[in-house]
Amino acid sequence: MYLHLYVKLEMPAKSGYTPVMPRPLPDQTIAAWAGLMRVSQDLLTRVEADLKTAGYPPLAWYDVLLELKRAGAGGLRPQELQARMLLAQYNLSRLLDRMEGQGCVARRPCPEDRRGQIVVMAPQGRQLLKRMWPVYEAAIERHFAARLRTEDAARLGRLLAKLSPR
Amino acid sequence: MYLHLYVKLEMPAKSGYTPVMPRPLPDQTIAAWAGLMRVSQDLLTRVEADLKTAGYPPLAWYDVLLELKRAGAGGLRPQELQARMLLAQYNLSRLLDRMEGQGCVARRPCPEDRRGQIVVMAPQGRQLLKRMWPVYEAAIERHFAARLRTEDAARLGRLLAKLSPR
DNA sequence: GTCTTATCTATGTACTTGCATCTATATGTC
DNA sequence: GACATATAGATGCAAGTACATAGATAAGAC
Repeated sequence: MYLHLYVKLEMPAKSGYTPVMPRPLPDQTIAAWAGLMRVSQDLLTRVEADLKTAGYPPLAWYDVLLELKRAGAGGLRPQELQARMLLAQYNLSRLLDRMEGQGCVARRPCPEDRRGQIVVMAPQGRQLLKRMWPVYEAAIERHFAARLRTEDAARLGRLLAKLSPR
Repeated sequence: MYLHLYVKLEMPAKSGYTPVMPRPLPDQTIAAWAGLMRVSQDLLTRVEADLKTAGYPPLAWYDVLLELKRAGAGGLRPQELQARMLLAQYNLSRLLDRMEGQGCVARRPCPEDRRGQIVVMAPQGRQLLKRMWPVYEAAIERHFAARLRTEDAARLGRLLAKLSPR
C-alpha cells in the first residue's frame, strides 16, 4: 500500500523489521488538496444553481452537447463520450436516455460494430447548447472569473494541467 | 443578468438600443474553469475509489468526523456542519442518520435551542477517523501529490484561496 | 399574551447514481 | 466452424440526493 511513498524516502529500509512509515504529506499539499475539493465543489454548486434557476438542465448535458458539436456529423460512440466526460458507463447510458427523450440527441446504429451505436446531435440539442452558453458563461464570470485575474487563471490552468488524467 | 459583466466594459452604453454585449471570457479563463472541473472530478473519483476499495465510507463521512474532532467535546450544531461542509441541509440530515446508525456520531438535544441538536463524535467515529486517514493520505499522495511538487501545491493553494467561499 | 414570521431539523416522494448483471455482438483459440 | 473470452451498451434493484414541505420552537410586532 505504501510502497510508492516508501520509495520517496530515498533511503534504504534498514532491516526486515522496519515498519512501513511513509513520510507524511506536507501541510501545504494537504491544504491544496482540501482547497481544491472545497473550491471546486462550491463553484460547481453555484454555477449549476444559476443554470437551474434559468431553467436549464445540469452541466453534464452541456458537456455532452459540446462534445457532440465538436465531433461533427459523424457523432460519437458512447464509449468515447464516457471517456471524455469521465462518466460511468451506466450513468451515460441513462443520461442519453433522458437527452434522447427531450430530442437533444439521437442514437443511431453503428455499422462497424453492431453492439454499439452512434450518438449524434439532434435539433433540440443544438438549440439548447446555443441558449445555455450565455447563461453558463455569465455564471463562470460571476463565480470564477470575477475573483481571478486572467494571469492567475492562466497559472491555475497550468498547475491543473499537471494533475490531468493522463 | 449581464449587468455585472457590462460594468467591466468600462465604457458607457451608447444609447438606449445598444444591445447588451458583454466582453467574452478569455480563453485562458475558460480553460482554467474547465480544467478545474475536470481535474477535481477526476481526482475525487480516484480517491473515493481507493477508500471504497479499502472498505471505507465516502469522504463526506471523513469530513464530518474531522469537523467533530476539531469541535471537541462540545460537538457541533448540524447547521455549523452544513456550512463548513457546503452540504445541503437535507443531505446532512440523512448523512447523520447513516452515521448515527453505524455508531459514528451521536445526536444530543440542544439545551439552548430546543429545535436544534448537538452532534458529537461517538466511539466508532473516532476509530473510523483514525483508521481512514492513512488510506486517505496515501490516496492523496498517489493521485495528487505525486504529480505536484510541494511548491506547486503551495501555489495552487494560494490561487484556490482567491476563489474560496467568502 | 397573541399573532405573524423566521429558523432548525426531519421526511414523503421523485429523481439520480451505483452495483451487479444481462443481452448481443465481436474477437481469439483450437 | 465451435467454443471460450472480451467488449458495447442496457437494466433491475438498492442506495443516495433533490425538492417541497412538515413539525417544533424561537423571535419579533403589537
